Amino acid sequence: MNEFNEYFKSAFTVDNVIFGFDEGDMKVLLIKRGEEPYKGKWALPGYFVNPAEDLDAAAKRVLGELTGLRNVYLEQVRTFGAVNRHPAGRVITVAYFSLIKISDYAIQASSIAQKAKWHSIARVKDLAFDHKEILQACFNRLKWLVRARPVGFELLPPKFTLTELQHLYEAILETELDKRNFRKKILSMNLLIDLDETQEGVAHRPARLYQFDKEKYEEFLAEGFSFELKESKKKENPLRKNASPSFP
Amino acid sequence: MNEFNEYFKSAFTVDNVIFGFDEGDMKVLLIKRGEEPYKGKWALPGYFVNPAEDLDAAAKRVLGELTGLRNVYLEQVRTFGAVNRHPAGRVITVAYFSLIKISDYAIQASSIAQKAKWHSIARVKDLAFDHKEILQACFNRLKWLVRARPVGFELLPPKFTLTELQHLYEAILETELDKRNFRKKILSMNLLIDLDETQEGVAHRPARLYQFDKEKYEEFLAEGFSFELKESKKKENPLRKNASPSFP
DNA sequence: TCAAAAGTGTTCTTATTACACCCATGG
DNA sequence: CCATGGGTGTAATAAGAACACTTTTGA
Repeated sequence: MNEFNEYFKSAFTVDNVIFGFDEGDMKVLLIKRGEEPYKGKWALPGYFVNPAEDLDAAAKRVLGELTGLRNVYLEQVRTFGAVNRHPAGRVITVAYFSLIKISDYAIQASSIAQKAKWHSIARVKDLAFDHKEILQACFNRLKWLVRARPVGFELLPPKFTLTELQHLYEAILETELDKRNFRKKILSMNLLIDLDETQEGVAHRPARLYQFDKEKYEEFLAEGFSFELKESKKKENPLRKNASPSFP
Repeated sequence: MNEFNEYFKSAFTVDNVIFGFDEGDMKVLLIKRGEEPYKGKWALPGYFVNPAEDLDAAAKRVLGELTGLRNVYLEQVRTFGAVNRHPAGRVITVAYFSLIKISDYAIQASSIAQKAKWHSIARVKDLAFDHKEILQACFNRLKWLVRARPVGFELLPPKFTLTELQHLYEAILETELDKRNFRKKILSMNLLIDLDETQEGVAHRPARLYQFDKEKYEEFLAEGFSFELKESKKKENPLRKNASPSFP
């Protein structure tokens, strides 16, 4: 089959966009590159796929090697293949994304990663390669996902308050939601278990704590599901950019 | 940069899933391969990406070369990269899809395509490589798309009846819809222009003809949009497989 | 005059929106 | 006693679902 030889001179990588939520805003996990090209620059954790390795497996392995994150569920988003996106030759990259609870995982930089650190999405400046564009595409995907699946499950700690959950939705959708309508909707889904516990040590009325009902959540995933909630008109949010996240 | 040399030994292809609608069911454009591997087998129109060619451009070029289709809008769906999916070596493929009016285009097989022909999706058996899986993934994407965008525009001839439009939706969603509710919904969108013409030569009351209002359609795309309509309970459809198309 | 598909409205139910005040706690 | 965020209900509106008969044509 050597009539194809000229085509077998390219490479592909995987890049992972890992989202977390903390201190009221969305974070993304970045590494500081310790290897050329773009040595010293912040980048998405990604690397070459081995010759005999499936894409999904490669994404998992690379993520683990660079950041110490293991057992993370990764979903393919899109492939980026501009001709000159990599200085070493023709390299296309398959982007993966995931949502995790920041507190559940210890970040441990290694391999070509000098550092690995959570960054506020809003404050991410330029990144190595075309990683800024990849990050943006994955964030759009997340906006779509939050309307199609109860995403808090993946992002919040085991116990959380309804206000925390609402803040998460607001951070992802870049909008503000009406408190009462949000609670009515989310509680009517019966995905939350009221723990009959409350916050302690807060300088205001302590909030009830909830956890996700994993079984009901699985049911939902199985039968399809849609989360829709219009932003409230009461408080207009200057951060808001797009009324409806388009996919992809 | 020759520390990466071992990685630059793979190739990538693009595969196109072109959907059309005719005689009441969904079709996909396939080629009969005139080249090994899988010579003589039906396959999606796809081929290797050139070393200095963007992915999107490659998809367009390859589609044109194999089937004669030019000026088709293609959208990336997903990348397939199982290790042994191609016998010639490590080859991952980026899948693209499109919707076209069958009557608007002349199919002209050439290059490695012995033939190019529309096939009813329901009757597609096995295909070369992992193309059956790719087709299925793209059809799922189409199911999602039809709820997010008024898709008839791309698939129907310039003049069509409301019943034809309804049949299109039913074919994509693999369900049946209530006639009155469908008409109410689709007309309330104000995307259709009533041409004040009727069918001729049909052995029943002739239907009114409509065309899409291209300007309003662009507005809709710009501001986001959602088409939802539950299947009617009156007539249960045995073909129906999944209540809610999941994406991707 | 029959077969075949076109065309048309109403009622019921459910989901969404808008909106304002009192409550519990720590400092 | 004050500042802070927690918690709650209702009325008005809009959207969706169910459902059956009459009309127009060609054969």
